[in-house]
Amino acid sequence: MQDHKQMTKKMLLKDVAQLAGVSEMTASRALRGAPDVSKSTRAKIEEIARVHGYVPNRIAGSLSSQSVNLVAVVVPSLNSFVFPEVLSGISSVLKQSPLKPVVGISGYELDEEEEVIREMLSWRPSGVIVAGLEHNDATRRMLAQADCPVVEVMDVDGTPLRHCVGISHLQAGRDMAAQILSHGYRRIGFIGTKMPQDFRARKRFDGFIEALTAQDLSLVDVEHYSGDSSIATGRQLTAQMLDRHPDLECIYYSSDVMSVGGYMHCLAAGLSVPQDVALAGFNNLQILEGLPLELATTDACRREIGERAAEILLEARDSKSELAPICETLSPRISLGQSL
Amino acid sequence: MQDHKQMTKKMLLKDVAQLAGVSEMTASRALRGAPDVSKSTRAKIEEIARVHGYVPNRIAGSLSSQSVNLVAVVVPSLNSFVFPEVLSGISSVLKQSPLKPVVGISGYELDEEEEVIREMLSWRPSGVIVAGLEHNDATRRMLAQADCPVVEVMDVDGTPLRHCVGISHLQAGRDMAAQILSHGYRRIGFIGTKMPQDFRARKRFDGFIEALTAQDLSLVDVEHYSGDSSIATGRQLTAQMLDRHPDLECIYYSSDVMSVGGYMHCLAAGLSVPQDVALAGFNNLQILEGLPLELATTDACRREIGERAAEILLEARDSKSELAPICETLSPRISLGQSL
DNA sequence: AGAATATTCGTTATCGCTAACATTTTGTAT
DNA sequence: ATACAAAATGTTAGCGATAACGAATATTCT
Repeated sequence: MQDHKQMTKKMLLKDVAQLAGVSEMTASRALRGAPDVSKSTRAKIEEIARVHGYVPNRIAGSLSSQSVNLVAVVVPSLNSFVFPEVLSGISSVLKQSPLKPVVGISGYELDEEEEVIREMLSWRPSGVIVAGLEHNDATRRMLAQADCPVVEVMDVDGTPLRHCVGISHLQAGRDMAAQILSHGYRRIGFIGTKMPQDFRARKRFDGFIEALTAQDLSLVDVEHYSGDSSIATGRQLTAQMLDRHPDLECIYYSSDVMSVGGYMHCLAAGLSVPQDVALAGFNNLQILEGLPLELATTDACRREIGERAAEILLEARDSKSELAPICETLSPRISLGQSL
Repeated sequence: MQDHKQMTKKMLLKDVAQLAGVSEMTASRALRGAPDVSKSTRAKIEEIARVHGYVPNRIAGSLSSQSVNLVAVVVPSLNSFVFPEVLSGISSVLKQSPLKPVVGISGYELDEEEEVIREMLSWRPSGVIVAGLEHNDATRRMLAQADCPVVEVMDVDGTPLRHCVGISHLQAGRDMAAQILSHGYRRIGFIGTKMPQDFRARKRFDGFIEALTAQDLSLVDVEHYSGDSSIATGRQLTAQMLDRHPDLECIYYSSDVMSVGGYMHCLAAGLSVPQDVALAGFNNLQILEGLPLELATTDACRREIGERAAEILLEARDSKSELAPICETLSPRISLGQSL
């Protein structure tokens, strides 16, 4: 019985080479798929490595070659339903290269973000994709000094370090306000996350307000919650707000998860949407599909943002000289559904 | 003006040491928080590192110290709403240690899993947490040979490599069947993922069938879908199934996402739950909260599983000798809600 | 004060692999 | 065959940090 398990304690390249009767260098080349190795010796080396379960030590390899095929992706959260799709876009594009995404979670905290980015940069990734344009000074300095391309994603309202792909949340807020106003709603409420946490939600809020103000309108009621968005929270806050203002005509939420919660309240309370109250959310999350009623939302181009960010990294990789700054503003699409 | 951006191209430990007028070793110790460094020199070194934005090269550090403070976490998907919570449990426990989780996605494919695990092992992590007990031979061999603790999570129906934390999905299926039967339902349908993809869903299905068979019952209808679970899919398949069998009394879904879809169909079609049709899902996902009706489900202990898995890694880390095999079976709790 | 102990800092030797260059072998044209 | 280019393999020298031990300085005690 050939149990390579206990006997072969730690296979090193040197061991593979020895078993194959070649030098470490040749073994290294063969296993990396590098050229200049004859068909036969390559086959022999690969076979030996396979049989003995050799797993190359990329730490040593990367230190030596001064290159790491990893891309650091830093997002605020994985619970929010929004970033997995960005990630998915990134992965799909990186798949055509040797690069692999590695995810870090900043928890919507700039200092946590700093720590996460420092940690990731200490692994000398080939690129960084980070959500948002807002960072603390230390983070900004680190990213500026990092000798790898950095792409800030999701948002374009601000000053990118160099590359950036996203949408204007300010404009998204304005646009939804325009839609809501054009439908004749005047008594409008807003329900969103605690602002300091989520800069993009804040910008949508600001844009929204701005558009209302331009029409000499102001919000009838505003509610800010802290913690993750959830259907339950959306339902509860909607109930409270409608309780305070039974004559509210429309509510704009900072997230679809919340607007679904609002819709659930309406279902439970026997309110009809949009007759009794109109609803609009943001993100065009998958949970909107399949509801009895299509809720108004703005598609945040999440997947596309991920794809473009990854493509920029690949471009930077290919181009021998440093890539000129790229800032791409995607156009979010509003779906009116039947809730407005 | 002190722009450390372009001038200070690449700070190395050696540079920090030089600027501080100490040896590399002292600088290394200071920055790592190791003992044997005086208060004053430590402060000086830290200051210099901070000002110049020095980011240690962990590749070199890890190669030298032969230790990597990373834990590989391999899950099938991040879209399914289920793994982010496992991750969250892992993170919360690891936070009390220097270990950091790194996530890899296997996409419910064993060969993809092999590739992801090989990649992660090549970075010599301090531990591995992998979802499921089913792996291909190569993966099993790799994990067995890896010189770090490995914890298989989510599932306990099978043969763990060494450590494992999870629930019995077979039993979960049986238990839900028992509940459904005890409520008097006899004409029962099942809607679940394509089985080869998701072993745990398959086990629940098997357990469910087994319990029905024991009562001389069989499913009236079964529907298997491929691709991700979604509310839309749940709604659509439910509509189809109820169309085929208008007299169906109860549907068991392999996921809450799907059962919510089923409920949405009922809402849209004016069917009352559970009078017209009873519904039960699995996982106790957050999206269940806030619905007009509480749907029956089984809590899969996701967070707790993550926590325990991380704790086992920490135990293994602390214990000087190799940790004895641990297999923990958690007890999922059924919530009946009002849908049965 | 002088010796003994504790504290702080430095030197040397890797860690496992790969770039760059040197060398050998093979193939090919004359 | 001889010579020369091409292909295949080997040798040397790090990559940037840290472990382990040794040297130097500071502190304490009798």
